[in-house]
Amino acid sequence: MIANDLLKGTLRTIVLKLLADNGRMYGYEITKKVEELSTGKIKLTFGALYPVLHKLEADGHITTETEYIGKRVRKYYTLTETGRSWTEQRVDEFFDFVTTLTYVLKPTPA
Amino acid sequence: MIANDLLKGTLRTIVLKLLADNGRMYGYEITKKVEELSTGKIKLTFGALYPVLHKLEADGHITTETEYIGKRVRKYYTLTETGRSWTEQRVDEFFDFVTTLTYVLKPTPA
DNA sequence: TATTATATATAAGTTTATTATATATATTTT
DNA sequence: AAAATATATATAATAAACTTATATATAATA
Repeated sequence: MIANDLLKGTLRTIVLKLLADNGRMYGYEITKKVEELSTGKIKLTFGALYPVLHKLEADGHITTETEYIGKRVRKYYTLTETGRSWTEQRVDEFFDFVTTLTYVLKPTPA
Repeated sequence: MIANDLLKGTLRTIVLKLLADNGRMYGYEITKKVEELSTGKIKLTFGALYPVLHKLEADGHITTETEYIGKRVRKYYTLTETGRSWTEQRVDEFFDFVTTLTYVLKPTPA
């Protein structure tokens, strides 16, 4: 498992990127996909995921559609246009961040 | 500048690694070194740095010595033995985290 | 003399995530 | 058939981490 304090600040980016790659998804599906892609090392909790999804919706980055699978409700999330371009920025920013932090964390002088 | 929410959770690791590479350092020096190594992209604020240093000290990862440069006080921080081995772990953990998150953030299917 | 750089530190407030809890249906195992 | 597990969303209380604001003081430079 990934030390969870490192994950802080990346949760939103993860969610956005998954929606960008997979089209519409629902909450439970997102957690399963993250687990799969990270070979079990990242597990999103619902207590963290839903507030993020609701915030993204409030900020206009995603929209929702509710569907019924039998009697069970399922809420699909889809990126808006602004959400899509914002996702690109956030992902680029993450890799910039890694490059920059590597300058700091790689050196090991004599 | 690096988006600061991404930096969350890495601050401690940055401080530890700098101390591991440079021997004893004082707070102000640490902020300057981070700025230098990151080519100006990461700027630690004191409000974030000092609580981290105090916590590391309380946890036994670093020790302090106070010196006077003229009339001005300067507080040097040095890694303890446990602090040193913990630093290695934290840095490794960071790069593991990057590898894992890359699995999630890199894919872009049709 | 005024400004900037050096130097440490705390407190209030905000954001973000964790843990606990609530609710309910569908499927699989015993 | 009953029990357990998986599917599915959501909120509330709490805790952790960081930001912003503030306080204090000396040294060097313009």
